[in-house]
Amino acid sequence: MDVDNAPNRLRSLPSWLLGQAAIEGRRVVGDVLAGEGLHRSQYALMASLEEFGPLSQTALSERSGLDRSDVVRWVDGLAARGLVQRTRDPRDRRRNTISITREGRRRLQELDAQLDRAQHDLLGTLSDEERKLLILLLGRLLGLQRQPE
Amino acid sequence: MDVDNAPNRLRSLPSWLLGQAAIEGRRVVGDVLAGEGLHRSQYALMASLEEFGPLSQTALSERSGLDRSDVVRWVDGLAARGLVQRTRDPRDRRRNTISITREGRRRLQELDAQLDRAQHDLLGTLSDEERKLLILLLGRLLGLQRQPE
DNA sequence: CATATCTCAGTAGGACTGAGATTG
DNA sequence: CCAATCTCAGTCGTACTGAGATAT
Repeated sequence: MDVDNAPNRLRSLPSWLLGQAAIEGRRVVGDVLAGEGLHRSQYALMASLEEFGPLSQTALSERSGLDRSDVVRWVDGLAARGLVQRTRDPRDRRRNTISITREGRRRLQELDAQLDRAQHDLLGTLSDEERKLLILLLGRLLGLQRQPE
Repeated sequence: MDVDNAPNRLRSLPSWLLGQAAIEGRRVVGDVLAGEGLHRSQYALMASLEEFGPLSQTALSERSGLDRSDVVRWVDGLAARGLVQRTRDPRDRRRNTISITREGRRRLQELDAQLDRAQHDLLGTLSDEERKLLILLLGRLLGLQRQPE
């Protein structure tokens, strides 16, 4: 869509601006990951596992923001490709323990670099200071306690 | 989702912050409009018609950012409730001319007031200056030429 | 005949729900 | 028996595609 064509009632709504910007963001990230045969949800899963260590699928759902049911599906794909490992928790055999593999960590690092470039593209015309400011304001809007490092 | 639980890899991605903020925005706006029996898309349509005057459905699609096919459906509902009018263009009978009715304008004004409050809620903890700044930065990110009035 | 517009049915991807199976 | 966990099938709202009908 050409945002310039939109009526002022929309263009002056913060929620609309956020929505349009989010569409762009989703697109650039989706493109990068699709190029690696992965999905945004799978990046979220791998990132959660790398940061918090092995997790049950329920915990993984809470950390990644994905639905419990989607965790099942996306983990299937990651496990099939050896990026994560799914094992029964011996202490509570209802649970799976999902952990990221060495290969998963490696891929994650590659993705980080690519995503970094994508974010840079997304923020396009903004100066470094403006980027920091935008991130700060969005964090405040979301009520994030601490700034992401 | 509780954004505080998310891994730093996500929390530091501008695209992720935008996505989460957009979800919030969509929710507050959707709630207001649902209370009036309307849909976000229908607000976009009415706003386009009020600002640009009567439009063909194709033009309405371009202005509102909706797919041509969705314009058909949402206009159906608006027309049935007397908020817009659909007439054949006598000069090119392939075209419909959609125009907003007096009643439509009235409802739009009511909605504006409610949406304004919703936006205020959305931006919650931000000061007036910060709100302006956020809007400015998002506009820049989207490459909007002029600031929305 | 080629093109433009509207309409409708259907598809695709994502978010979510409900219920069954297994274990505690 | 109740609760937690995982899994699967299916639903829901949204965005989009393809093709037919009508008109230029």
